[in-house]
Amino acid sequence: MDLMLYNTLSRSKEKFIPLEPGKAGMYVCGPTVYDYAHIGNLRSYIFADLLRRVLEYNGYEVTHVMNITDVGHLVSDADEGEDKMAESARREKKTPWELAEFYTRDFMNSMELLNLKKPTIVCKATDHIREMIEFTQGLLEKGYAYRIEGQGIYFDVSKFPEYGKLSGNRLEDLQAGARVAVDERKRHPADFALWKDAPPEHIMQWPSPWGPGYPGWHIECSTMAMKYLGKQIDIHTGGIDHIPIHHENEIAQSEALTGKPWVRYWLHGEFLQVDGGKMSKSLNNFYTLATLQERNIEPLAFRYFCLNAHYRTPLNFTWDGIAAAQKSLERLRQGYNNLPDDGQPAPPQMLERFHRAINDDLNVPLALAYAWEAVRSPSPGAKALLDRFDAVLGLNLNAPQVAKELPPELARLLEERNQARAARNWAKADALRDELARRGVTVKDTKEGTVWEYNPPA
RNA sequence: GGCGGCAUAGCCAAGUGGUAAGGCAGAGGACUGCAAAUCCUUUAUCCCCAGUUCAAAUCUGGGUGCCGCCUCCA
Repeated sequence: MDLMLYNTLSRSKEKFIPLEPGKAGMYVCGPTVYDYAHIGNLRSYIFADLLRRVLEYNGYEVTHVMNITDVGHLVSDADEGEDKMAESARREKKTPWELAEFYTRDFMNSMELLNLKKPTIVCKATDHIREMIEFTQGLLEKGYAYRIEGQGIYFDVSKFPEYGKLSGNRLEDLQAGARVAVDERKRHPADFALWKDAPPEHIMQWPSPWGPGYPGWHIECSTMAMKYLGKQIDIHTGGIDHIPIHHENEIAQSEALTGKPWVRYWLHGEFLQVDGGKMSKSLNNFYTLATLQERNIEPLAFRYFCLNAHYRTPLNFTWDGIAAAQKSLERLRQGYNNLPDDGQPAPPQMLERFHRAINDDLNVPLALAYAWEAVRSPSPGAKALLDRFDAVLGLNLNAPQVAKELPPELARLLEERNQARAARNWAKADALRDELARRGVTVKDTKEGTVWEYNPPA
C-alpha cells in the first residue's frame, strides 16, 4: 500500500519513495535546550514520533535523527548580542553547558513520558563544531558565502536563485527589517550567519579559521543531517514556523554546497494553540507536562489529545479538551483490558482499513476512531487488532495495570464500609464512602465486589 | 505590505463532489440499596454571500473572523 505524505515543497500529498528501498531516513528539528519544553513543542515531537511509527508500520527500517541545539540561537537578529543559551545561563547562574545538560535531560524525560521512541541518533550541535566549520569553508570556497569583518561569515542568498521555494516567499517581497534593523554590510537583508565572531566575553566559543567564534543556527541542522543521513535525505520535519527562515536557509546552504536537491519530503506540524490563541509566558498559559500532571492529567492523555487531531491542522488546547482526552484514554484502556484474549488473529479487513488511514498522510484521528470501534463492537481478534494499532498510536494500552496499595488506615475504613453494607446499614456505609472520597478513594460496588481507585489528594 | 494555514454539534475534532467518523459533555434507559463505574440509545446540513454541477462541508470567486511567519520560536 502506498504511503502518502504531504510535502510542503509541492503543497500536495506525494507517494513516499525512499532513496534506498526499504529504508527511510528522517531528520527531526530538535529542541533548543534553554528552557523547559512546553506542550506546544511537544506536539511537534509527537507528530515526528507518529511519522516514524507509521514508517515502521510500513516495514521501513528507519534512521531517525534528532538534534539538540545547545548553542547559537540568537535572541535578536541584528547580529549583536547573546544567544538564548547564554542569556538563560546568565539568568540561572549556570554555565551554558550545565544549562543544556539540565534541559536536555528534562526534554528526554518528557519524550519518555509521552512514549516517544528514542531517535536512532540524538546529536548535539556543540559536538559538531568542526563539521560546521568545514561546511562553512566549503560554502566560502564555492563563493556562496562572504565575510563581514568583526561579524562573521554570511550566506549570500542572492547566489541561490531558488531561495524561497519552500515557503513561497520571493526574496524581493520579504519586508526587510520590518521589525529589526539590518546590518547594512549584508549584501542582502535575508543573508544569514553561518559562523559568528565571538567577542572575548562570549562564553561559548571555538577557534576557527576566522578567529574565535560560534556557529550560526541554521548550519547545525544541515551539517548533522548530512553527516548522519547523507547528502540527500528522505524526510525532514519541523514546526510550521520553521518553513520560511530556518528550513529555507537549510535548503539554500545545503544545496549550494552539494549541488543536489537535498530533502525529498518536507513535513511540517501545525501549532498547538491555547484557548484559541498563541501560547506565551506573558499570558500565563505556558504549559509543560508538569503543569498537566499537577492537574492530574497523564502525559499520555496529552498524547491522546494530539492523536485526536490531524498534525497539519491547528489544535486548540483547552482544559476541557484535555480533560476529555484523559477520560477517553481511561475508557479506551479499560475497553482494551476488558477484551478477551481469544488468541484470534487481527481481522485483515480491519487492519487494512487502519493501514489505509495512517498511510493517508497520517490520518491518525480516523485510525483512532477505528480503535474505538474495535473496543465498542469487538470482533474476534479485537485484542490483537488493538495491539497492532497501538504500535502506531503509542498509547501503551497493554501496559500492566499497576496495583496500588491502599494505606492501612484507608483499607480499614473500606473494610468497615463493606461490613456495614453486609449488614445493610446503608447510612453508615454511605458516610464511610463519603469519608473515603474525601481522602482520595473512589469506591465502586460492582458485581464482582467492591473496587476502588486511589488518588491521594494533593 | 508579502507569504502560509484554519473556520464542521456545548467542547476537542475526522471527512476534498453524492444527503456529516470518533471522543468528551448533555439527555433517556439498563444495572445498583443509593451512588460510582459500565453498557445501550440519542443530539449538526458544515462562518457569510454569489457561482459551477443532476448533486458541494467538499470546486470557483468575493467577504468576515482567528492563527502563524517575514527577529528567536514546535
